[in-house]
Amino acid sequence: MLVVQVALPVPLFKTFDYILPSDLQPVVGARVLIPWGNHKAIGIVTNYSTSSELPIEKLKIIYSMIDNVSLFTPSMWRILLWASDYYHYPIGEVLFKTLPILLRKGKQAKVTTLKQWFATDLGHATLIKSLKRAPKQQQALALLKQRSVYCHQVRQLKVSASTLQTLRTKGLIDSRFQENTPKDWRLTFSVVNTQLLLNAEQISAVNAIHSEEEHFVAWLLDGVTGSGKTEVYLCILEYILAKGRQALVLVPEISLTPQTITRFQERFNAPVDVLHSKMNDSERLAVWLRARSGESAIIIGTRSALFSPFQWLGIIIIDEEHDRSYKQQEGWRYHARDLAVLRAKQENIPIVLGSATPALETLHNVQNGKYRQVKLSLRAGHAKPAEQHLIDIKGLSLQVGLSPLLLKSIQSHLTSGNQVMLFLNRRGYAPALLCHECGWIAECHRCDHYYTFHQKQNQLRCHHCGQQRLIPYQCTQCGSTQLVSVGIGTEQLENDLAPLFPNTPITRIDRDTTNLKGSLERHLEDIQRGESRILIGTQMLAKGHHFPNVTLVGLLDVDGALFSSNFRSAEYFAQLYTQVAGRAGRAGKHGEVFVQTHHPEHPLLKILMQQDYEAFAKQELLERNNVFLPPYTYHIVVHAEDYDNKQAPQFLQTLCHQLYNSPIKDDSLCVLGPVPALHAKRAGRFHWQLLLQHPSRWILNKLIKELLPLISTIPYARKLKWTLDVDPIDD
DNA sequence: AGCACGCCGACT
DNA sequence: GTCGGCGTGCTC
Repeated sequence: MLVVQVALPVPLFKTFDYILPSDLQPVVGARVLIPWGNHKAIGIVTNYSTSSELPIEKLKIIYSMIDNVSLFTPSMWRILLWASDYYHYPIGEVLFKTLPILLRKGKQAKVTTLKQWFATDLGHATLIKSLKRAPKQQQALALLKQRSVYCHQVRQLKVSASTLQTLRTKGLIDSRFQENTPKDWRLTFSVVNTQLLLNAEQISAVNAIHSEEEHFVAWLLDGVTGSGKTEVYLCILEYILAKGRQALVLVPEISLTPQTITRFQERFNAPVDVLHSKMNDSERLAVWLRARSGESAIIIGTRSALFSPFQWLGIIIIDEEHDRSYKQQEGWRYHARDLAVLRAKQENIPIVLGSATPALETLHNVQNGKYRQVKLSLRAGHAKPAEQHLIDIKGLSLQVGLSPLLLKSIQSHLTSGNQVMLFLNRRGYAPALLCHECGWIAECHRCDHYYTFHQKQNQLRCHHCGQQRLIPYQCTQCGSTQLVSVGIGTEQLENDLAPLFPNTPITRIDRDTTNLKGSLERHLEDIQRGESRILIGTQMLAKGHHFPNVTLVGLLDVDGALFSSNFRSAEYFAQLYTQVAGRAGRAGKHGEVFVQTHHPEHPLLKILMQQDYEAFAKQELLERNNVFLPPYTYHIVVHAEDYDNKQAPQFLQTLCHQLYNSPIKDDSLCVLGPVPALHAKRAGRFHWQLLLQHPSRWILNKLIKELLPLISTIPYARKLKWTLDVDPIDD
């Protein structure tokens, strides 16, 4: 008799033993239907043996096996077991989170037979013209006479369901279930478009990666903005696909635009499947199955696409590898880039990390020989790097937050027919509203944070908890009606810039103007067509978009980024700055970048502007090394939140004591806290954290592992919400 | 996590 | 007298 261990999607660090009926075969990685408490549940088999630590009579019996083969490839299985341990996240939750929702719910991992519409004999015999009073039906019948159409394709062919129903009642068409027999793209694979001419750098990058495509190598493709990284990806993919192998391409959410996708689709006559946030459950399952069967040649997707199963995975590409959206920020806080490198290693295939501004972790891995670097330093089309200006705004009188020099330059760039891009990392009209008579400031009491003033909606909004309220008529402290706004946000910038540049269309891109579905795309199109001349935006505007006519970029206020408590903010600012500066003057036009600051002497600004990102990164890595910060040490943050501002710090304090009593603890362990978290009060809850730092990730992992079972013995551990963040990126 | 059990207060 | 609040314990 066999006992199988089953993992369930519950926050428990263990598996459960069940008896396997003798007529069933145990399959590790397959789903099973089991009795769980007083109802049925779906679990995943993680192991089996002939005995159990529990008395046999206590074990329940498996109802059925849902799968007869594992849902996980051997390499993914190893990675997920490892990841459960490394991120200290329950194995059941990890396994289930990598599966499409329909599979979590128990749907068969098979392509269902697809319903298909076809023309009947009568339909084929009927002349199209006989339907001329019903143009829609005419159109539909004409189409079906040529070929049968699957139901899921109907919508995109702009044929309505009612039209089809009418034709069916007339006996001209009918539907049937048809087995979907995929074509093998390998048999017809070829390169569709003629390869663009690569420059020497691109060629040597492609050749380097191509020459080692049979085994694991982690490549950093370090290419300045506009140096043609995508073209390099495409050429490498060509080699991989030509060998009949599949590819996984990960991109940040923001760059998964139709343009990106078509660029891949048009290049190869092989199926390119996309995984993005707007897809429904059955579409996701379909892509999952197509990847697994080998029907897809390329999967492009965001973070979670990493978990797609592949029949013959040949390469992984991670675009904009420094992008923070690769780190899951809740629940299982995995880093998709790190797991992807692991996956490539397990599969023994190359992985390409592309970026103009690599993460310091990645550069560190280049320095210590784990990754290999290929550089692209030439900008396409002979574009010259932009001219950079640092504007000291100390004591200057500003107009809408703009210095006279910047205003003048904007005018001159507009006059020469170009576009101008202004960054202000604060949305809304103004970051605060205060009483002119007594100094009272409107504050969100759930978060202890100032409300942002949104003029157009006549609202105060808390950007931390999302709370909204109408603008108060009077000061709640002294009753004065003299409420004035302080500071400048993107909304105000847009408002006040309009009269300064009459007849100049302005587009603002921030979370407030792109909330509606498709509005970001619409705005971007306006900009592309040149209908908008001044572009205002937050960081959203910085990422991944190509605007050839932008010749002036202005960063209106960078001081916030220079003086942040987060040790990574310098890195993030350097990345933003470099990306933004790279946007100016891409089409061979002369570009200018203006940075406004009160601290022009700041070393970070100097090194960035006088040298480049690479120089900055080298300097910053030295600095991190000197003060024992990542990537030279490893961090784990224990986060806790409560309602009374007492239990969370107390809980963390207890953990802290237990850590100090641990026999594994050594002098290299550094514990910081408990300290209030970044936004200490959020939506009425108090957030605290404990930071653990150690030069060995192995020892850090062991310490936490020892600590975890002890946590359940802390009496109030259940009352508060606590989480672990391994390798946090915003500590 | 979800669910049941169990023990106390406020209601028709 | 009951309905229902959520604190505690358990899931093979």
